[in-house]
Amino acid sequence: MEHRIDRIKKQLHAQSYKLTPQREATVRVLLEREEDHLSAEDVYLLVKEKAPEIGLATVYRTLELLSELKIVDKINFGDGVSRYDLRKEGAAHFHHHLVCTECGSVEEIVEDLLEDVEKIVQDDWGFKVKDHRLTFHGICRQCQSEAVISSS
Amino acid sequence: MEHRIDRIKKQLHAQSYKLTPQREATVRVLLEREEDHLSAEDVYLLVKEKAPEIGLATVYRTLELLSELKIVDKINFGDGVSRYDLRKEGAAHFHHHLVCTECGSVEEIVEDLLEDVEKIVQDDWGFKVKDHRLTFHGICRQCQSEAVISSS
DNA sequence: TTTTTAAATAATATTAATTATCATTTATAG
DNA sequence: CTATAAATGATAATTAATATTATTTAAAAA
Repeated sequence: MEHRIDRIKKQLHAQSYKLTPQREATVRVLLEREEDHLSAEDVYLLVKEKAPEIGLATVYRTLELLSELKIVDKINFGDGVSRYDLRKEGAAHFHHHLVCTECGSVEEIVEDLLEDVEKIVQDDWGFKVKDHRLTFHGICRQCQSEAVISSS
Repeated sequence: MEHRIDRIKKQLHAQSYKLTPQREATVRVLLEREEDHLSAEDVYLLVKEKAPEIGLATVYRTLELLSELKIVDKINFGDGVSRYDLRKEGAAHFHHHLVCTECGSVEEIVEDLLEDVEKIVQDDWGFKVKDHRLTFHGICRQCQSEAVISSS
């Protein structure tokens, strides 16, 4: 944890930004809830627990900054809100998501899986890929097995 | 054009919805601007040109309805607005997008490309894929060649 | 054809997410 | 220690999207 905070601190300093107490509190929340996909409002409420004086605008500004530095990725699953997802340590690319349309759960896929596809896009379309967003919508394992039970 | 309107009419009727004049005007705009990625507001303004009495709420409702019937796909490129994209005729899946971070252009890829990946997701994660969203961010061919020219 | 019922619409109010403004605080450099 | 810039908190403003409601339109029943 401290190690990752330190890395992020350096990434900020490299662009002459500071890791203020508010920014650190925000980053800590993101680290603690790495498996989740929090909205700005979610983050705000969690940060408030440990730093009650923080303002909502600061959280938005911090998330925006972290997005620019590719420390977090901003993602949208089709409900009205943006969600913020910490990039995995050392990951070159954003990871993928499996959104269950039954229960709303979100699983993450860290494996690349897109190497071949990116090569095709690069070679056949002449498009230089810098980043991607891949989300699958469907039924998660859990909901599939429940469906079997309830129909039997 | 008329052929596709007819198909959509049938799809609506199959679910006992009607193709009202407002809905038809909206669909026509989507067909005419198939290459674009219009927001609800964009669609509203274009529909207003041919049917000035239409209300914004009706456009939203129509786009929502067309989404449910999988006639259009709702997509979000990270700016604050949802965009609506006609599904290609007979396409089982939503197509992919190449968003240029330089000029903002959006190219479409109709080829599937994800068959292998979906198989992996299905087999290794036990996730039953129903739909997907794949967007690449990067530099389009045009902007790449311009970059070469300007740096020489 | 009239009457009845339901679906769809237009206009507008409301909500909710995000951004902008601005005075104040904090940190940094001279 | 002052001067300058960066960051923050509070709140106003904006904007996309949804909800409400009275009205219109269309279909079904009598």
